[in-house]
Amino acid sequence: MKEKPIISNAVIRRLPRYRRYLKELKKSTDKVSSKELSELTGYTASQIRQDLNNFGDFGQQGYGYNVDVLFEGINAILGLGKSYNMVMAGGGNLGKAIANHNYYYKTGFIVTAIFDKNPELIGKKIRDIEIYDYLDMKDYIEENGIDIGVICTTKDSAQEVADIFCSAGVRGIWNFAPVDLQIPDNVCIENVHLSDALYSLAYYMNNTKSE
Amino acid sequence: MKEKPIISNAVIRRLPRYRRYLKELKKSTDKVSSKELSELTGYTASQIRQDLNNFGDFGQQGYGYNVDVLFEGINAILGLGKSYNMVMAGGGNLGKAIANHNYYYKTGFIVTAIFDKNPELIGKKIRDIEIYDYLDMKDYIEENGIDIGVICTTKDSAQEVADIFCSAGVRGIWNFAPVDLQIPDNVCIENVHLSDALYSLAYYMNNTKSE
DNA sequence: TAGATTGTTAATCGATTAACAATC
DNA sequence: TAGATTGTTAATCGATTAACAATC
Repeated sequence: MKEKPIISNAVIRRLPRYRRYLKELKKSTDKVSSKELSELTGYTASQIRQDLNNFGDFGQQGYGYNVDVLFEGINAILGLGKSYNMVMAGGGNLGKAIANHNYYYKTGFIVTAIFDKNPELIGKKIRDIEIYDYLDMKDYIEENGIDIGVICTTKDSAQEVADIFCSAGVRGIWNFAPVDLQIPDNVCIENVHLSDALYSLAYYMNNTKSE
Repeated sequence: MKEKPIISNAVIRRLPRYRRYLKELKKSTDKVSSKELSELTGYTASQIRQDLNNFGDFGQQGYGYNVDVLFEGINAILGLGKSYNMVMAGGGNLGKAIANHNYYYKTGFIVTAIFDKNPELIGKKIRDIEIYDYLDMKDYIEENGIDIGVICTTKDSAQEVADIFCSAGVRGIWNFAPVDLQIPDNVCIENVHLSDALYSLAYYMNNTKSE
């Protein structure tokens, strides 16, 4: 196997942000310089050039970057060409919102089924997505080649759900429960710890320089 | 004014995580060492001691840290003693979920009102929180001393909402819209860019070492 | 006292920024 | 060609880790 250079996490986190600005830029222009991107994103021009250079030959000296090429390039790096099948564990409020929140459907992330333990929810639908019995989740994942599992349960059920996800073969987990989960090395995880974010916000509200 | 040492953002982001583990530990033990915390959190013991030392005298040599003292200490640092009044702009799916998601109510973050432009939503309730006309938002914030504004609108309305929030005097913004917002220096912002997180996850799913 | 574990300094590592040669 | 802007190396900065003296 070819040795790919290891790209730091910090770089990867910036890519979706570049992507957002490029998507806007596409509407009005063909080219963009690192300096212009710097003014938009707030990153230094130097950092932007460093970041993009990790992936090869996007720019052209004396010209800048072609917006379309760069946008599509970042899509390809992130893996946004293909589509991803997702299932969700937990059809309560949070699950409902995430399943309804159609923003990322456009980029190919599709929730195909929701699973819950609550008999009152089983059989109902969120959008056109059916809520099934939690006991059938593992089989469903195996039979339908699910790529990503979304955890919208309470923190007490989250590890159990993660275990089922992993043993059934998902490759990624999007976790909204406020716990850190134990998962095997070959499964990727992205945590959205909402209350952690709120607590950091509180800190900064109480510790701003202006006084 | 006394010069407080500037604590790096990386440290602040780890505090809520320490807090979560300490909350669990409180149930079973009085004391914890940096080594034990390291095993739980995955941070190195050295880093934990460095982090905690930013804030003074939590530990005791030869003993470790008192779990209660440390837990309360971190609460105090984050500013979790007091309560925070919040309003939400956007009573759609995402807003509904966040308003329903009661996890952070316990720590004093209380949504007191929701505002929307949609006449079909105005007058309805989410939980016991009423949805009001968006036009009344500014007055409400000013009259009720609101601390935090939550943005659950589409990306196209988000900047407008942020402007109203800031001019009405909120001190913090919790933004769920997929845009970066312009805000004055004295207002703090915490962005939850859900799709950005999903795109990073996709990257790692396509670029894991195991192949 | 001996053992344990912090507080804190010093060393290392990694990420960001600056600078400039390459080149379109 | 002259001007612009990247690609890329070197310098700087900051964060993490290691080490150990202080001390409970």
